[in-house]
Amino acid sequence: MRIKNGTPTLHDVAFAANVSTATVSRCLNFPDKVSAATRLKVSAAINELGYLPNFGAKVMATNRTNTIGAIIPTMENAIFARGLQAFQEELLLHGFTLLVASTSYRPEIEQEQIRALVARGADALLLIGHERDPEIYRFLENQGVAALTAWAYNSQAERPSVGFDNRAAMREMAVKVIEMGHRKLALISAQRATNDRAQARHSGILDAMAENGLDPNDLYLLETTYGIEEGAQAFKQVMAANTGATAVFCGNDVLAVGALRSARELNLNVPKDVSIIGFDDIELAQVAYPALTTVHVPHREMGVFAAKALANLIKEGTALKSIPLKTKLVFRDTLAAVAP
Amino acid sequence: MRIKNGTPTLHDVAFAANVSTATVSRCLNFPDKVSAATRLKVSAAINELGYLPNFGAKVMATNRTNTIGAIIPTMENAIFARGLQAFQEELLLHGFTLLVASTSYRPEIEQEQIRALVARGADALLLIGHERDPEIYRFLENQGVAALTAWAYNSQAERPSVGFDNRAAMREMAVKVIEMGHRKLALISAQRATNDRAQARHSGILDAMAENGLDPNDLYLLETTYGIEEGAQAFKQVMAANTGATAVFCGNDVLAVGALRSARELNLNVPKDVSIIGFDDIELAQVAYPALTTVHVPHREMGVFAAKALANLIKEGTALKSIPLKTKLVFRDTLAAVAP
DNA sequence: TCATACAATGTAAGCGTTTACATTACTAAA
DNA sequence: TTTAGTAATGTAAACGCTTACATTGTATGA
Repeated sequence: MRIKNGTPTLHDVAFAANVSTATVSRCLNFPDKVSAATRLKVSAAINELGYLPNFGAKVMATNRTNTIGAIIPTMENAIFARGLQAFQEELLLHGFTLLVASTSYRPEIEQEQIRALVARGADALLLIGHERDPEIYRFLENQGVAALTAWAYNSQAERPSVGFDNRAAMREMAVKVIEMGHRKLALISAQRATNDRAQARHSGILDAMAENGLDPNDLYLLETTYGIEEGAQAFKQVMAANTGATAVFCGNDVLAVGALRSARELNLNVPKDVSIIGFDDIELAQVAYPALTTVHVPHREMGVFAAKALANLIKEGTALKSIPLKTKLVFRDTLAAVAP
Repeated sequence: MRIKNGTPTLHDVAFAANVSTATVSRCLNFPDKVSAATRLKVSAAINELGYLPNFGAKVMATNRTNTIGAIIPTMENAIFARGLQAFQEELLLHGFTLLVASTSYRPEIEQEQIRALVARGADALLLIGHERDPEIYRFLENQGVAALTAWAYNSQAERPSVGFDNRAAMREMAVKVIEMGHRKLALISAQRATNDRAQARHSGILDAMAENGLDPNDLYLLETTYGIEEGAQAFKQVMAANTGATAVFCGNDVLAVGALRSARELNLNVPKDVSIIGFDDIELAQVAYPALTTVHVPHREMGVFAAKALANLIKEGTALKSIPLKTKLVFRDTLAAVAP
């Protein structure tokens, strides 16, 4: 052999080490199934030739890529970037590589990306949020690709997820806010139609209001896109609407930081004139001035747990099960009791 | 055929459409090489069977994964997250998928990751910064995997890169700072030994000082790890060292934001008592209070250009060439003339 | 009508692994 | 010394696609 000029193959190594290809393969994949002597010969040959297993051939033979795909709205939002970072780190520990795609919060694109990652051989997928066309779940099932949902936990959801209860978390915060005397509230939300987390957070506020006998009409709701600029604009609209809102909830910290900026521009004192509440607790929240009161989301844990669950599924066949994680209210400087 | 129970193959489609496998393959890859009639028959069969090309087989046959790997320090830093996002979006337009690995700024890990992504079949790689063990470049060459460097442009670097001149950018900022009367400077830097961007930024300050007849000893240098906390600590050390520094440069915005926090804790007025300068211009910089004076880095452009260059290389064979991008000084509220 | 060129399709040989099964080499018990 | 049992290795058949080359079909011009 060794006629070919290109990169060395298993055959070349086998020839050089004077063993069969099967032995070389075993050396690589099950070293303890091979005698120490051959192991030595083989690894010498591998080093000498600079052999690297051919990825395609391996995939073809094993039907495994050892790759896991993640499809997130965008890495521009620190909450996803950090979760993804943790996910990747943990994946690495288990010998998996991360394939990334993003959707810009657009469901059609998500479908496309799911198909793309499956076509690229992802062994399993990490998705954000539960809600999506059932057809795509059928597709995944057919292809035998497991999917785990993150960033949302919902006890009655039938699909496995690792995350937190957006609704309960927001409710908890809203209860506090109402306790502090706020009666007229506002919410700057993401588009709820295509974002089940946004939906849940909205519901959480409504829950708290109902518990406290507030009229749901006392919540002024505004939907926009995530972004500092968008948050700033929305806040101005909220103030212009003159609903008398004394506390403005924001769907995430990015929006809240924009709101904060607008408040300053409008010469409103936060939190004296108006309270602003974020969600996520990314770095932005602690750096903002005044520092943002927000809901801390366990992004790293989510990433780590998700990676563990998926790795165990693929390697050991351990079935996925939902893992609820805890959020925590973080009280900083943008929430105060309403002036008497 | 159609004996197998598993997922349908090209053969199954060919059988169902009553054509040869070659025709089906052509239908998928070169639709215009096939008559309209057969194209119809074939796509009907494909839909009916729910056929999806087998990734491994395709890779094996073409020796292409249509996957591009990126190895970055960490997605936790918004500058990389955003660049990566742009990179991924552009890659998608060209039909490539993104494989991500991170190094936590550790060169050994980077090597390992480079090997991992090549082993996972990346058609090409995006790396950060020029400096690395020549052996790894040899490895890439042997494997026939092209690598493009981002986040650093260096006219005399022999390897292609898309990025900006860290040294010139920092020099430009330092010139301004010195013009404003600052004589005693400090720099909170990343570890220069393993980070050529940090090195370059340091050199840039030195350049400006030399041009203005300042003694390089008037730059108090401190190395630390990137992080808000680390920046805060470092700033305290700088102040404790009592060097009389009136302007503190920071290796990036994250450090600068930490410094800002410490300044507040030390009851120092920024910029009256001390000026603080960042680098990168991530969201944090505009949200910080006072808003950070910093160097704006074209992160999105870098991602987009890098993706284009790599895609063209793989699809058309267009050789990579270096693309210098421009930075811009952003003067906000943390830099002022030194008090007379 | 026939020859020619070109378009459309088919045939079958790879691509480089893994792994079930077969074979051989050893070890230990009788 | 024989034999059974196990450990180590070898043989060769998949895995599902692409593509060079061969073949057939169809249109064009003389």
